[in-house]
Amino acid sequence: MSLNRIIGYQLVQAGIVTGANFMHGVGKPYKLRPVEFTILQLIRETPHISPTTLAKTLAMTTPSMTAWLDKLSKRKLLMREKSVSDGRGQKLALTASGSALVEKALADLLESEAMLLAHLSLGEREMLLEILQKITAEKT
Amino acid sequence: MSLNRIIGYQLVQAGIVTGANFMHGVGKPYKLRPVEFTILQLIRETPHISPTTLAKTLAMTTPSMTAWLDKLSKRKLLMREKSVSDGRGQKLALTASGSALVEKALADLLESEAMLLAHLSLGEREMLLEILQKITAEKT
DNA sequence: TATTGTTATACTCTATAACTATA
DNA sequence: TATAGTTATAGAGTATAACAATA
Repeated sequence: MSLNRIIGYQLVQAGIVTGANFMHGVGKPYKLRPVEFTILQLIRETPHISPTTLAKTLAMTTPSMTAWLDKLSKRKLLMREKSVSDGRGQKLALTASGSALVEKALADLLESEAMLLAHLSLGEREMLLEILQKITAEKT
Repeated sequence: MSLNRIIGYQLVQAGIVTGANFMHGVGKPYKLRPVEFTILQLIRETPHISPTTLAKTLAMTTPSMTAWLDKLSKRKLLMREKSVSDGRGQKLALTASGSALVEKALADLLESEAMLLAHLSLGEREMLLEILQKITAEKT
């Protein structure tokens, strides 16, 4: 029996390809680590999301998330706003430049992934996303 | 447009699930990091594979691979043999205990992944592996 | 000259523990 | 007591550069 039957291994191998594609098309041009791009995009999709929720979504600890938010905040890409309803919490928001940057970055990434995966049929790409989301739904 | 359409993001999210499954079923019981398990299994599948080939397969540098091989070697799970045909190179081999360990670990992992993905149909699992391998084939 | 592998080194990323503030 | 977030700290994993040995 072989690694080829291990989903986790195949996910990593495919991730090497998409990761390299990300670095070339978005990471280097925009000076964004994958996690930084993801944080910005998640805030864009869910305004007022909290650091704790972000940390859970990306399977990291809150101190790690604090460090990433510090970096992005220093670059004026996002802002921390105090929650009114709960004085302990924060609501994250993109700055205008953060919003503009992530919007362009996402468009570039969609385009470069489309190029990268052009040899897959439309059905295959849809099927892939669907199955991956089913697996992700197992997240505890 | 959303992260849900980004294959790289969905791969990471699914990887969080399979990674947690690996840690629970194999990583902790056998005290193996994912990369360590993968190295052992790749040697098992390709006896006499070289450190350089392993490093390329796993998208890491040779100094990093040296460190992992040192660790596994100290645990007597593998051996470095000098290549006869090329005095610069090495041929990696599993020890008896390394071979036994990775064989059991792989069986456990296959079983725990089968449980984890029981909600996917057989066709979905086959389709997933097939598409991921097509993406991996893009590796440069 | 190019390649294989190692050593030395520093940097990035991470987690744990201890803390503050609020609920 | 529990939760949100930060700070301090140490450890894991990484890459780059310099090296030795062989091709």
